[in-house]
Amino acid sequence: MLQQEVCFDTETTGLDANNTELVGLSFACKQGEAWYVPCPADKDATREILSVLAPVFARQDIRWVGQNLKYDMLVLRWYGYQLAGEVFDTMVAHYVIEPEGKRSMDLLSAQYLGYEPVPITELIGKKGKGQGTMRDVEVEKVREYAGEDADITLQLKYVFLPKLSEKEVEKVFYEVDNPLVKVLADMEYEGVAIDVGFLNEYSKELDREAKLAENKVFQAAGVRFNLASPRQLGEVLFEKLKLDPNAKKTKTGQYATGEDVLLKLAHNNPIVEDILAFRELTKLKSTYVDTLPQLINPKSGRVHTSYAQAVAVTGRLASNNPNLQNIPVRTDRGKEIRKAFIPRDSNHVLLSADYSQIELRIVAAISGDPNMCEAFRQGKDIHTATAARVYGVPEEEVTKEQRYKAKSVNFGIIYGQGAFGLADNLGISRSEAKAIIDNYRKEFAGITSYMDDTIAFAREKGYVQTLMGRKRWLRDINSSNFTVRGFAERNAINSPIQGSAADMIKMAMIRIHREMRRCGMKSRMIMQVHDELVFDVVADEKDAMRSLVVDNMAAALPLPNEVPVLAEAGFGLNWLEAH
DNA sequence: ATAAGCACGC
DNA sequence: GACGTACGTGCTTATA
Repeated sequence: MLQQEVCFDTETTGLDANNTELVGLSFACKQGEAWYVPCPADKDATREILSVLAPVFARQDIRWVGQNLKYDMLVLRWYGYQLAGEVFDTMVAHYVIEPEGKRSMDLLSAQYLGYEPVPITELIGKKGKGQGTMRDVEVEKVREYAGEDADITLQLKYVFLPKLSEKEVEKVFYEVDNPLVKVLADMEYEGVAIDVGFLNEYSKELDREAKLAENKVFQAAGVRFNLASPRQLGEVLFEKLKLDPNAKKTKTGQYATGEDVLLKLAHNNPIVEDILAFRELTKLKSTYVDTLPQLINPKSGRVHTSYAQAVAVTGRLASNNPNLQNIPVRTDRGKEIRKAFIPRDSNHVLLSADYSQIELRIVAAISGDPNMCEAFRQGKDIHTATAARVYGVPEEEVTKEQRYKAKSVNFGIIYGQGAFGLADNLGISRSEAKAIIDNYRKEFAGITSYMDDTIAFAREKGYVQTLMGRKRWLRDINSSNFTVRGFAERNAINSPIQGSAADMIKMAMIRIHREMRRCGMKSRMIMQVHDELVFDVVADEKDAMRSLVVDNMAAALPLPNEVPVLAEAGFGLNWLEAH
């Protein structure tokens, strides 16, 4: 069947795809030519127009080209339409070609086509109070603008095609990021239900506790001031109370008052505890508890995050409005917030499935270190196995302390941490930290040589890459500046690890999405948190979904050296229970 | 509006 | 002796 290719763009009244109105659609099928379909403010009239286009949207043999198609797909979705065919997203193509670059349409056009399009601000004004919407612009002008966008996007595709090939990033584009676009659009459309009543109650509790903590700080300090201001706090702690004659300052000259600084000064001073409690309580309240309810979409009653697919240079997704990838989990007070993430109705439960130690498994697999690979093959607790080797004791005799330190070293490896950082992190001497690291490098010589080899590779080729061939170019890797080069070297080590993990879960998402459709599941994938997937599961699909998810996560991207990949899953009536 | 400092996640 | 752990988002304060 001959594939027809159509470039497609929507004009809307806003930027939030889940809460915007169509102003028009533009289409381009060959370069230099475009069509514009205006849509009236009347929703029913717009639906009439879309119903005429419906047979086109439903065609399996059309490939839709667009810049950030997820946005346009979401807009259509809220009007009841889905694109059945494949997609080619130019923004995502540019992301794999140049992960660090900016990629607004106007910039891409100027850079790759040598053409500067009319900026949108020319039509709707500069952003701020006075900015209008596309709805207010004469249709002739919108037609011109929209048609140009569709045409430019189609032309960009033909500039990017040879670049995907030259840069050897076709595999990651066609097998990972491009097919992920539709999966993310579906996830964002579904959203997640929030227990507002619970959050409102919790907000009051946090407020009471924050005020208590604040007053205790004022009592101890002998002054009232704005405790939320790090600058004022620093002056009180270090000038009025003189808690540390050697207080560290930030680069702008004000006192540093971060958590680690406060914990190190005056170990026994109760004011520190109250300051940190105040910080935790107000952070939870303002960032999560009071904000999430405001982001509930009135049409669905759920929150719809937006996954940024072309932002994180390593290949990870990012999440915003709201960010669902930094919901607290560490402290008891923080965990409470996860209770507010609930199934859509009483016939659903949440399923959470996460990869076990995925980044360390990837380190083992791509370094081929025999000891670490073997530990994973034997299903050992990796931090205990590490401690046993580093401290030269049998695994049964590893103490909690030793395991804790080994765990810290394992994480340090992933980030390229040195002896100073480890010492600082663990509160041990630099010499002890150095001894631990020296032992580690000896016992896991494969990892040591992987790090050396990766940096050497980067120096020679100018880039590093993931298991799926996602690349990160490191222009500073040969810098003569110690600091600048050091950053590039840590990126060289971390990017293939973090990026390969991102490749793996993205491939899992694509497989799971496909299998769920094939089986006609009514359950839905709703969240991704780097190594975790969350699903809204219909009660009678629980067993099928658990195995579908866990099996496809484990099999998505087999690792070298027979390092096994494990995913674990749990159900719950809220996210905390399921996790 | 923008930067700084801080804190949340993986 | 430098420098000192990767990738993100978003809050409040403080200044322009």
